[in-house]
Amino acid sequence: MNNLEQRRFFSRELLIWYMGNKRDLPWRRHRDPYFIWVSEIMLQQTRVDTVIPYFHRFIERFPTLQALAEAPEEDVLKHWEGLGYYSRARNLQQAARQVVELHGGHVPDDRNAVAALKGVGPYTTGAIMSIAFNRPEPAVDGNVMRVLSRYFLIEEDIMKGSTRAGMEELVRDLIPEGRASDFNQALMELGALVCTPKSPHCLTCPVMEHCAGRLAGREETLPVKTKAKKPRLEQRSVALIEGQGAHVGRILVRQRPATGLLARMWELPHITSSLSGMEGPVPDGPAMDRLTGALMEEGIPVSPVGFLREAEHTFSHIHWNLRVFRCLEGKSAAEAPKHMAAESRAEYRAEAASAAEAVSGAAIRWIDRHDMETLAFPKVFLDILRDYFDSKEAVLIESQLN
DNA sequence: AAATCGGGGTT
DNA sequence: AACCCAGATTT
Repeated sequence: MNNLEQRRFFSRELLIWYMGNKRDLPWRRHRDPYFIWVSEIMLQQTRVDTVIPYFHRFIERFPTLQALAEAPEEDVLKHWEGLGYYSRARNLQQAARQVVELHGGHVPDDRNAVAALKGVGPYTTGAIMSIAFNRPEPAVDGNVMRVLSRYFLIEEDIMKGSTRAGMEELVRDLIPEGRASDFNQALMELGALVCTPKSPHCLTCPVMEHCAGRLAGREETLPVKTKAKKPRLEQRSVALIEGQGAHVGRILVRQRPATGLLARMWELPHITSSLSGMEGPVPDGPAMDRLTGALMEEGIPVSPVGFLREAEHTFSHIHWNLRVFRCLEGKSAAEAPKHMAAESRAEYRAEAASAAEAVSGAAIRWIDRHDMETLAFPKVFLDILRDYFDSKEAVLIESQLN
């Protein structure tokens, strides 16, 4: 069997296998390029099972490209909450607005026009062009590189751009005439269901017979890929600030900057707490003092109560170890001058409390459980806030029973 | 080319 | 704990 025959066999058998084995996925039930596009953005670095519920909710809330373009950004972020890589959501909406402005609200059937959209790179360009418009463009993702590296015994490092470029040319050659949509999805489907990263299911593979990697006994060692670096550790002190006076029952949250990590997401205030030249966790006392000091500089006077809980959060490149400290809004009565009368101490507290709003401006809010439904939080803060409000509710119910 | 950007499932 | 997922953008 020569190389041409090996390629023809692959394309033919893979397509036949796909037509009999493809999964029934929400975005495969329509040919609306907008649905295909949304699904492809959500699926970047994200598994199918994770995406499905998000896809349903997103399409229900933003049924058309126009609806997405016109929506408040907060609303879009909220529907992305928990899915990660939030720039995807903001880029998707920007791109929807691009399409309204430049293409009359219709996803263009044009490679270069699609590639020019925010958040649409080489893979997604090919995916939209082939799946939505059946154009013979490669859509090379991690699945495809794994499948091709094994079947064709390609030993180049798939982390290199040149390797992906080579695979794109290979795919162009493999796409059967008029079948780009099914063929590209077939490649990814095989990678997801059969040609898996570990212990691939070669015995049920439709192209095992001529898989060069398998024939060489290399299916477990391909693809070749440089190892990812371990995420660096960061210790952080987090303030869970309970409102006083007008803010009773509420917690202070702040919005992150428009760029960088978790851009424009809401969070509990926190600071880096690792001290230079010190290994291991910082003791509660010093950590809490630094936290209240930092908050005071932001115009948010608080009085610390004590350690509440720990939380972990892992990003691609950072691992957060969070230590949450319970605080009360405003300077405590204990910190008010001792000689003050009771009324004066109350006034002192109220003054300190209002300072928080005056200085910090629009980037902070006092929220209750209900407000969590409109602001988008990273998973770790979502968990902390939910646990807190749950426990408060439990205490309240218990006290009512007694 | 390398770093930055989440979160979760599998092994 | 390591790996990796229907990657794109910035440096």
